[in-house]
Amino acid sequence: MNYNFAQIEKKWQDIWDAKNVFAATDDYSKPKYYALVEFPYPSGKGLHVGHPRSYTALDIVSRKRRMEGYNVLYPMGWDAFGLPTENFAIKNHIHPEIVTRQNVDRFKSQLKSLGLSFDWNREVNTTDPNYYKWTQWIFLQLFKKGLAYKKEMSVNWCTSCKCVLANEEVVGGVCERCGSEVVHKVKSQWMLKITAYAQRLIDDLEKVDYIDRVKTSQINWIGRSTGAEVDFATTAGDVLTVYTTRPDTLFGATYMVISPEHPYIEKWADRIENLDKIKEYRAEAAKKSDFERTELVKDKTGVKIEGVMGINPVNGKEIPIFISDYVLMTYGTGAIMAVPAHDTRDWDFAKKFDLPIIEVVKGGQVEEEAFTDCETGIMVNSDFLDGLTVEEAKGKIKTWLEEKGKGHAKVNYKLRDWVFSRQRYWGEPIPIVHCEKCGYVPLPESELPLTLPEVDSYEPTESGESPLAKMTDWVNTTCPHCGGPAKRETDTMPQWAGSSWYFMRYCDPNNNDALAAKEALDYWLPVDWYNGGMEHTTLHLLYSRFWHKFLYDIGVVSTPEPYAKRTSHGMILGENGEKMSKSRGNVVNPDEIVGEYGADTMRLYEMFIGDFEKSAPWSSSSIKGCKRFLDRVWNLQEHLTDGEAYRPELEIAMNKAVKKVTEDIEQLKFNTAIATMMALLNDIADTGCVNHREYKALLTMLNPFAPHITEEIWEQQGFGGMLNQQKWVGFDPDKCVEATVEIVVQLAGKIKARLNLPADSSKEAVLAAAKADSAIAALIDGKTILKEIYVPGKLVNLVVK
RNA sequence: GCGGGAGUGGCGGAAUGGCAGACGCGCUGGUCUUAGGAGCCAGUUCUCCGGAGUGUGGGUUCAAGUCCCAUCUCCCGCACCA
Repeated sequence: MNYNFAQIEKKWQDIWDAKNVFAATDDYSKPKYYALVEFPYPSGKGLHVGHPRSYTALDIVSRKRRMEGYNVLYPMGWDAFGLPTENFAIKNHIHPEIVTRQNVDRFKSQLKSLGLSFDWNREVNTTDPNYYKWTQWIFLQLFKKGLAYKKEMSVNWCTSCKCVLANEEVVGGVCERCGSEVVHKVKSQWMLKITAYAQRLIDDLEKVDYIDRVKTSQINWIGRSTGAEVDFATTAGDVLTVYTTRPDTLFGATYMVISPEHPYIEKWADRIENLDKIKEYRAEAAKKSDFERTELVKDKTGVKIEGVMGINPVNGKEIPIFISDYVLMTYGTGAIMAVPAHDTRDWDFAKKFDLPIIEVVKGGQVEEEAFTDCETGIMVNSDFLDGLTVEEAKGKIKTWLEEKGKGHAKVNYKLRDWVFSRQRYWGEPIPIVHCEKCGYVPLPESELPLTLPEVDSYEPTESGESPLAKMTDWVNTTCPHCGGPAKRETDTMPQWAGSSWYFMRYCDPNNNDALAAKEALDYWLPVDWYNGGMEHTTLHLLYSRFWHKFLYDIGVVSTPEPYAKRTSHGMILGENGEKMSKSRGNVVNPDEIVGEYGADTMRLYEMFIGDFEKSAPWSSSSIKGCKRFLDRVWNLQEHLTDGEAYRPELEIAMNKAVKKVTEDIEQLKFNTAIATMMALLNDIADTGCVNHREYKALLTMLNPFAPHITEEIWEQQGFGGMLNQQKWVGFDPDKCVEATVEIVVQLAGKIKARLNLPADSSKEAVLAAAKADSAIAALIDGKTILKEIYVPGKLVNLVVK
């Protein structure tokens, strides 16, 4: 008989809601557990089947923790500022706030239909003024500490829409919406100095338990490199400083390159004989889109600067200086020394412009290609460095540079400061006013939140300013400092802002005096287990760690790191193995799955689909197996017998299963935990019945995975109380081993026989039994045993000659 | 190009260096049935029945899907970072 999942699931969701059973308490004397999943962006498309994979996983952990006696915080909220909502609002002339509310309602009812044990009392929404008040407050603290500043920055500009685009809106070098060309335009932008935290963001990864691939991508993203800044004198009489990771190759530097945006072009204007050509190249480079730049990676371009030469500090040789767009103004000093013999890009450039290539590390064929893989090589053609290893030369040259005052060791990071402005409506207003007299002045904290004004149109202006710029009543204000006329900042914050601290707000979501009470933060933080997608392992994770560290520095939080443990789930792909998308027509709608099979089956299937950390294709037939399993668990009710202890024939199977499920949940091995329960059910079914004790244990283990059906059975059988409030099942380690074990007997690694022996047999007894086995005896007859390997409880391997 | 991950039955996937293919799907046969796209039972890597099998080629080991070296393919992220 099939069970009526629709009715049962609704019933229990209502009961849990009414009784508030999953609320975290403010009793700070209890042991706490903070489980966190990334709060979703409530898009108009509704929940994706990928969302519940993460949510169910930590729901299982949370439910288990509650059964283990922890005060569990498992919250949910909405990362609701953002472009799709704004674009939808523009297109349909609906206020983004209304769009957001509709989307949130839909998402919330979808999540509720899955029976996730979120504490809905602590729901947060980044677009709520009571929330973004504190996002703005954090920004003000950053500003006060000099970590927020304004800077001229190149931004993406759609030539057709005439507006600024976020990087995410630029797809393949063209505008995501209209498909026209995107170019760079310089605008003044708010920046956050995340680079000041670069080293700590690397170092403190040692303090946390993140899966390795997450740590690795964080480290790679920050991109630390060690080298030296070297001062090259020029014939213009000034000094051009370059950054290099290979100061040891200085004797091989045969030319220099500066970025097209380098300020020295202005400085040298009078001396440059081909200034027109240089300026023309610079204009071309500025016009190039990112797309073109990357397309042309292989084909180096550039112009030689006529009239100024660089002087190599190690040998006094004059070398030419070029401008080329392969040198970026945003990294290092915007200028490089080129060593074509040992750098592929320099080599390509040197070949094209017919520049000398001087080998300084032995071992390559530098006329054929750049010899870059030379860290173990020996220096040549390098005067006082000759004969040294690369490693030794690096040390010696750094000392030499410092002694001569021509340079110093230097660490650089690929990480750039965070561009924090968006010329958009649907984001947190930046709480700064600009006064002619006083400059950028922070809004007094008492004036927070600075709420978004009503506007008629959400579209960016022709000049690329935020739609807020059109609201002159709002823009024109008085300076909080001098009282004179001033203008409000019209840019808003990026979507990353609200999500950089949301886990703090959950600790105390309704606080009006602080982002959260100190004792609440001290009790709940750090987050004990944070799970989310790999797509957020660089930006979101880095940004929120940065903010947390800053708040730690100013005493708001008491831990240097926000998340003690970070794991990541794989994507759920469409049935054809491709990423789910409307255009591919392979989208699975979670509502339909819940409607057809129920939430418990859906949850179970998403956990059973494969290795939690890897991506897996959806299968509309495999899910039936999970439904069948639950049906069989339900039907076990018809075969229930008395008995408050495991029956002897099931004792070991029960204990082993409990142990396995208990351990697997902690290791993200939900798929094998479920397989274990399925196998256990098969064992129970083989006996023709189930007793109370066995059934209770099975239901308790299964409850975090399939909370509704198990709760219903528990109630129908009158097992007492609510199942979710029972104690987690224990196991007896001594009862996890069978009395007899099958020992495999191998001859030189090939299986030749199997023996059933008591588990406590001695090595001698097992070996004797193996040799006595008729098949083995025949095979080893007349041969010498060279080696006997015995793996307790598993196998015997005999090596004979 | 750089970084990360993965290659195991028809499919999703299991396997602290120790019995490869747990568990599930699908399929085959049986049973029950007016009926079965329900339930239950049995079987299901290939095989010339000796064996052979974890992308390919080497190696270490008593023993390799697992460790080492080389190589191929696929997926994801970054993309001239000096």
